[in-house]
Amino acid sequence: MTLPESAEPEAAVAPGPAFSPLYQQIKALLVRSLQAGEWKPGEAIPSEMELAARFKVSQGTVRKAIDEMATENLLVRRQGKGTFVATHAEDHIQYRFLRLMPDDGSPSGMARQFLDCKRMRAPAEVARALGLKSGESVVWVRRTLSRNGAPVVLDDIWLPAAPFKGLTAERLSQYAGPMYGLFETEFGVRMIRAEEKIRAVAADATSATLLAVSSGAPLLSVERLSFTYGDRPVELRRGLYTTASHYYRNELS
Amino acid sequence: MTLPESAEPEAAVAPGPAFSPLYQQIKALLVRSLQAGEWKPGEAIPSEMELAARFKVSQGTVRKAIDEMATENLLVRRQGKGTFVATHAEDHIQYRFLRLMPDDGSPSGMARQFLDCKRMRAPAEVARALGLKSGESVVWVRRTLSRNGAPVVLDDIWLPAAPFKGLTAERLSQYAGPMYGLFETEFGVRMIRAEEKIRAVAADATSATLLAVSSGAPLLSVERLSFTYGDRPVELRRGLYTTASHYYRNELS
DNA sequence: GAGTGGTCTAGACCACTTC
DNA sequence: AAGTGGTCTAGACCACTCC
Repeated sequence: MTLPESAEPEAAVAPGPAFSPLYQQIKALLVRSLQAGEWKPGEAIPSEMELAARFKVSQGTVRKAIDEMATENLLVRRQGKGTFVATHAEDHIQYRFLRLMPDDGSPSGMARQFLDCKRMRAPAEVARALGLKSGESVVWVRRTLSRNGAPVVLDDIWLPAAPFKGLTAERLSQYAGPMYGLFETEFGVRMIRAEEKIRAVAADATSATLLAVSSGAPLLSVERLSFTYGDRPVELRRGLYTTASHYYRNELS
Repeated sequence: MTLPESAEPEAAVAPGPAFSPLYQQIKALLVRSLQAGEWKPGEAIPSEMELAARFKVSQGTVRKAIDEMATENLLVRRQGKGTFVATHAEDHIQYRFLRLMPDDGSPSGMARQFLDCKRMRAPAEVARALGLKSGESVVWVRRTLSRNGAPVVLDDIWLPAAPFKGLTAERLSQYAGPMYGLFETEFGVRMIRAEEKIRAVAADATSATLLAVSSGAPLLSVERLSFTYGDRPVELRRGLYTTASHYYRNELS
């Protein structure tokens, strides 16, 4: 069965009938609604019964679509209350993407300090990663995160200038909360997932100064490419982490 | 509803009725069967219909239990064939837990070389991590992984001596395949999940020699604690990775 | 064709939240 | 009490694999 709404363009060359279950089609429609901003981050989406009626399928089918979106962290279910659009802007979800933990328990808050924020032409490497044409404008941000007064993270961040028009150091400093929260509420750009490439590098002169370590000290280099809906890359971030009293935590399964 | 078989010991102090859905109880029973070795890694478990009959529940309930175990990588579903116990010993699943990727595409095979394998008393730190009594025996293994003749990984591995009785350098060298495959087939110990703590460190003299880098060169330190069924830790591994031509890949969501 | 997992439905009831 | 998500059932049919 195929929903009437879904065009389902059949590739002329790739022959496979590419059977797509109903719930996958529902899921695609829901993602499009999220992308279009029909429901904003933090808001509730319609109930399963309503969606089932809208799409003319059973509740179970809607359920399976939502289930997958919940495990992908696009939606959050709350029993008795409803299903909500995931967000980076909630107090208890701070730093959803930051895996750096202090050696001594508490993953408490970190102090943000913005060092620079400039509009510039995208370096070739950045343009490639973000899928921009060579020479297009990007916004470059440099900032540090400190714990107990000591700098721990030095981030260089590149964002395509177009969707982030109006991003200034001032604006960044005023916003209390994670950057991804600001991106959501001020620019309507939601980070869905990210890929990281991690290396050990030696601190160069400027990094060493900014992180208060000696030149040549080993640092964790974390290169992160973040994606919005539709797997469009919208942020390249290169973090340098000091790992003397912190570690990057990962779970394998 | 509660399955008659499940004892469900009620904590005297913690009062909550702790409602447990049927499918969770089924899941717990299936995990116990895996733990007991009723079905070995790579083998098929009974069909959903058979299990439904055995547990006197509907197929859908068994399905949901299996679904969760599949997303936890305990089981693998193959449409038309059956549901199989996950394993580290399959050719195409090589290095399930190794996230190190070469800069130039192909994650091809690596050459293993075992440098040492000794029985010793557990250092305090190791004992603590593995939940052993101070002074209990462990097996210590040191090995390297090389790509294209160049060493890339130096691993120090500590295993509780009891379950790994008879593990020798000889035995390790002869086995073609990942260590976790050998652990499964030879010692019946299956690694289910792992936690890693990642840091950047400077190479000390011996590491530098073994990895053919200069002393003080930055290396990625990956401390991995691996768990079997029931969240029992059974391996502590400290890897040093050279990241000049490789990177540690991670996905965030 | 028989057996397996995968999808979809319709309906009942449960647990949680809010009013 | 009403509305939400969460569980469970029973049955039909589909897609894939193997014989």
